[in-house]
Amino acid sequence: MTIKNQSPTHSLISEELVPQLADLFSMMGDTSRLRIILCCLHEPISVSHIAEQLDLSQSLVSHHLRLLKAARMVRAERRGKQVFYVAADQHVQCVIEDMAAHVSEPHGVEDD
Amino acid sequence: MTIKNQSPTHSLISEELVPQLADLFSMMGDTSRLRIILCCLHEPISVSHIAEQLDLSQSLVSHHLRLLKAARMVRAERRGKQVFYVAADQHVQCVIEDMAAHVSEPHGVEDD
DNA sequence: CAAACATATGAATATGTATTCAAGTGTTTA
DNA sequence: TAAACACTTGAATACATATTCATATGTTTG
Repeated sequence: MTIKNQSPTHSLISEELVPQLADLFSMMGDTSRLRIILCCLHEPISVSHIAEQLDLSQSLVSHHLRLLKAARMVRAERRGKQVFYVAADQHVQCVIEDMAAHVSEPHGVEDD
Repeated sequence: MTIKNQSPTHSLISEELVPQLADLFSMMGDTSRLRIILCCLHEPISVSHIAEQLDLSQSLVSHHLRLLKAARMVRAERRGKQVFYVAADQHVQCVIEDMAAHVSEPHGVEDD
């Protein structure tokens, strides 16, 4: 999804969506949570595996996953004792990649 | 930018980018700031115009714009007494639209 | 059923941050 | 230059929230 047409005053994003969008963005606004999301992007991964891979406490990972699940950004699936989490859909990945593109955008010479 | 290929363990997003990305996402994670960004998306707009349009105090808008400018999400341009702000590049718009697509994604029947 | 394992949860704390208010800087104009 | 206008900035406050620790829930296996 790249650039679209534009409406008169500002955007095609309806005002009612703003709180939902903000909630989702703030989910990704924490480094621990963003890393957790990245872990879940491509394939289901267990809580303990995430914790180990990111060197975070299991408790912390679980707390974050609860938020991410409530925000419908990840989906949980139980397999025996373990619970595997995976990203809910591909849009999250698109969002992250677009933002990465923004980061690597050449920034002109500004005077801060 | 849509979906890309995927690397073995998790993503093609390098670990060093995570803090930068998280900072940008948390910029968009506040409703006031997200609304301000939307105001600046398509054309330069003055601080007072934003404040009026969103019914926020000029001071608050200015505080937020300072953060957004520091994060290189908007660019400032002085025109006489007024200062006009505009989104730095198109990626921000893409990010928002991708996220809006996520919101409107049909969510299966889950048991929270 | 008891023990071991994996995850979830609640309370407590510490840190961050959105907002307001008052005052400051910069720009035009009378 | 003084006054009016547009914006910025700093301090203060109130509120949110990331993390930890201890404990609880759920699941398999002996």
